[in-house]
Amino acid sequence: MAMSLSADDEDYDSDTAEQQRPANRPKPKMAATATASMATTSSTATAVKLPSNRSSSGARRRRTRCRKCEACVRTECGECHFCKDMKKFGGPGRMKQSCIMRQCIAPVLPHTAVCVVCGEAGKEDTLDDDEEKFNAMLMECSICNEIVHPNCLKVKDAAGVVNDELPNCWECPKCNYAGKTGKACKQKRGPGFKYASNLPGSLLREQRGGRDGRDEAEQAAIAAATARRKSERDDAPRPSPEEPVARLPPLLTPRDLPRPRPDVPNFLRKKKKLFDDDEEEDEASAKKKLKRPWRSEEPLIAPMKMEEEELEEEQEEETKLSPRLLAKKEEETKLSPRLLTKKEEESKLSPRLLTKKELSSIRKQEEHEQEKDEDEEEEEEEGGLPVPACSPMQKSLPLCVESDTSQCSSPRAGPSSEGSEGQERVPRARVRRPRRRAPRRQLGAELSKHLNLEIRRTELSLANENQQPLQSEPEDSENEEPKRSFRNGAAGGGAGPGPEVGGVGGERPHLRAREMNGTAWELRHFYPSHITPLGLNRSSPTLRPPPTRSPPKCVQMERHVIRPPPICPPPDRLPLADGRSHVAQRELWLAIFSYLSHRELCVCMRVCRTWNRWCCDKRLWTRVDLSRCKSITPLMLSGVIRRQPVTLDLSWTNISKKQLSWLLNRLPGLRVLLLSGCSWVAVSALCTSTCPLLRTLDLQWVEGLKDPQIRDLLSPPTDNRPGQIDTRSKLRNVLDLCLAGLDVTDGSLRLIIKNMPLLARLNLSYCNHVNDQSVNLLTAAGTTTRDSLTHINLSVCNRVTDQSLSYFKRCANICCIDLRYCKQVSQQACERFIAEMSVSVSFGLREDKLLQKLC
DNA sequence: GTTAACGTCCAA
DNA sequence: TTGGACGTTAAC
Repeated sequence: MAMSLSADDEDYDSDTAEQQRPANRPKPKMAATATASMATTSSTATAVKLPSNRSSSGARRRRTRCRKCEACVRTECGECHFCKDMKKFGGPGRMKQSCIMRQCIAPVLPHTAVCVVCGEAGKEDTLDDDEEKFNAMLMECSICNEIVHPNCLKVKDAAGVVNDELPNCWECPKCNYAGKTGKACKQKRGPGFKYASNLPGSLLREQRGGRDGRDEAEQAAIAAATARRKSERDDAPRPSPEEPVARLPPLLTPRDLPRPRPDVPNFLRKKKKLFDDDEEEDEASAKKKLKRPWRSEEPLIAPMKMEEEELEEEQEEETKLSPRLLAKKEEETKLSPRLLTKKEEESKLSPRLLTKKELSSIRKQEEHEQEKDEDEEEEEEEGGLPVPACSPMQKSLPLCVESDTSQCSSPRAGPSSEGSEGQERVPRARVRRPRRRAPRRQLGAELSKHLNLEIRRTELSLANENQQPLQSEPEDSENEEPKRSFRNGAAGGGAGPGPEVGGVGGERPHLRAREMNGTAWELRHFYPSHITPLGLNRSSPTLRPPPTRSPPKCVQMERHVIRPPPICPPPDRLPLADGRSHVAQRELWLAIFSYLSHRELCVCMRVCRTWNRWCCDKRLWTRVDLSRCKSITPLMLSGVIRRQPVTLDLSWTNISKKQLSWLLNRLPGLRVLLLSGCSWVAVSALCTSTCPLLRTLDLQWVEGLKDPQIRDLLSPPTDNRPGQIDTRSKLRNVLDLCLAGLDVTDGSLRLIIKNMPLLARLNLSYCNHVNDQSVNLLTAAGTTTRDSLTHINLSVCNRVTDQSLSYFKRCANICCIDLRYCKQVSQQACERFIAEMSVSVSFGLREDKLLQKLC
């Protein structure tokens, strides 16, 4: 198998695993193994050698719903893949999976879980003090799966690495000290998180990556960062300087934590290989990432990406903003050489994470620790690392400290995206990797040079590759005038033009298009790029982005669940460095933020976690515009989900079907969807996704969208459940439909009439198959469109004649009829229409053949 | 005992 | 590599 065991694993397998389990399935039943492992405490010895979670010492306790989080309290959507499988929704019930909208954010240990040492359950409820609480709660190791009270651990001088993204989850001191974080850490977020394997920032993907040796650096870095955060918050068991060396695990010595035991060839080989692999892998993956064509487009959404990065970055820096916390940290580090080392390692190795203040602080610490071997090594590593200045915002606004101490630390909509392919993470991932497994003394100096070199090389490569300026997000926001003038209709993609419709400024494209009478394809492909079809919504490229890029491999949807936004509401006030709260409440800040552009919001998100969360408020992001982004990256997707926009513009992107489907299933409040210029393959995601609130749908110039595809789009769900047959189209609530530039015929119109009873605005411009008969259909007695239509755009429909105008007289509510550049429609006929309608309604000509009701 | 669904295997 | 299937666990 492709994801077969690595050489390491083979070593292991040949060595010890045979008694542990058969090759694939842990067929000794879970219950049995669980019981066995629960009953034994002698797993330590084997745990050290275990390469993966699967075969680790403790059989995992299955986690269960917390029953409290937003997801848990939701009802089933009834629409997702898994709901449809459920018997209650008429499915066969084979898949037995939870509704994707109900994936628990914080799966908890089952009630029956007990400490492997003392056999008792969690006792934190009986205690008040945070530290005591922590020591009395059950913690499950994501590596060896053992569940223990930290208090019950014998090795008390070791700090566990707490995973604060999952309740009661850590890397226990044993595993942590054994250096098993990376490759062995199959689950960075611990057990309980499944699916999402290929989501932006997907866990499973990272896990797999971890198993394969990929992303280890990121995993380790995140784990370490998480641990640090948590240890600061929870006062997790800290190493104490007076703890005797003898209490360390047998393979460890205080000076050289992960030093392999020389008399264990396999083990040695394995660790060494891990290290070597890491290096090679890092280099290889960095190169690979550089080569991925779609990655080069990422700067197009720099702000959104920035935000994702900044969250991490801010998490690193958050406490450092507070002198008090800094002092505390220094104190801690004096007490704990190991902790210091780890922190230093992380921070020193990451050029982006250091401010001058931090640097000086670290240097101060170094002076205290100079005589320690570890630090000598660190100094070598630090040498020559660039220390970029922090952003002006960061410098000028160091007012808030981390405030979010809840479990759900990440405000992201989904799983942490540290595994996502942000370009800038390449060097970061490299530098942040704690190299616990490395034979440090031997390799430290050389490695640090190599790393520095590599960092620079990588960054240089990235800079060269990405010619685009970093911040070139399409300028859009509610606060800004959209660049494109085509925003006819209620929300942008619709049919009803005002006279402003074609107004791109300067020459109207109609003038050039006047003589055009080609097919949609011809129109699509042979229009000069500056004359957009109808001049409507393309100020830049007319052609679709080259479809050569496949969507990011990691975005495979269906069963991949992105966890909903955190349960904990964002803090209401900004915590200040002195421990007090800022006087202004969140709502006030949001009011201020509402004056900012999206780009500016992204800058604000760098300030601190609180601002990061506030700035993601969906009220500030009602419209998200990714149009013309050549590739839609996982980061973008997760950014969109996090913001839950009402309007989403994906026009002229190469979004894939899976990406779109994934998005749609997670944007239940989406009302406006702009997909002009996308491919039908992508748009077909609408066939299987539900957007119950969708009101505006822009499908103009969608490649490959013809009658059969319209039928697919409008057809009701095919998997009707017995007794719950819904013959209504999923697009039945659409009010505003834009089909400009498509080869649709009367067949499609019939379906539209039948399935879109609320349709008020219809744009059929550049539809060369539309003729008088089409108008007759739309306005025939008994049709819903006859009464519902208010705006119709038939501009550049050359088969429409004067006859159509007489049909429009039937429409009770028609307000706007755009017949501009219809060759066979005469000005006289328009004037006659106005005269005849004047008995009941006043119409006027806003432009040649553009009839509009006068108020 | 029933129901929900987690975690894993394995065919495609 | 992915998605379907299902054994098994956890809650009730």
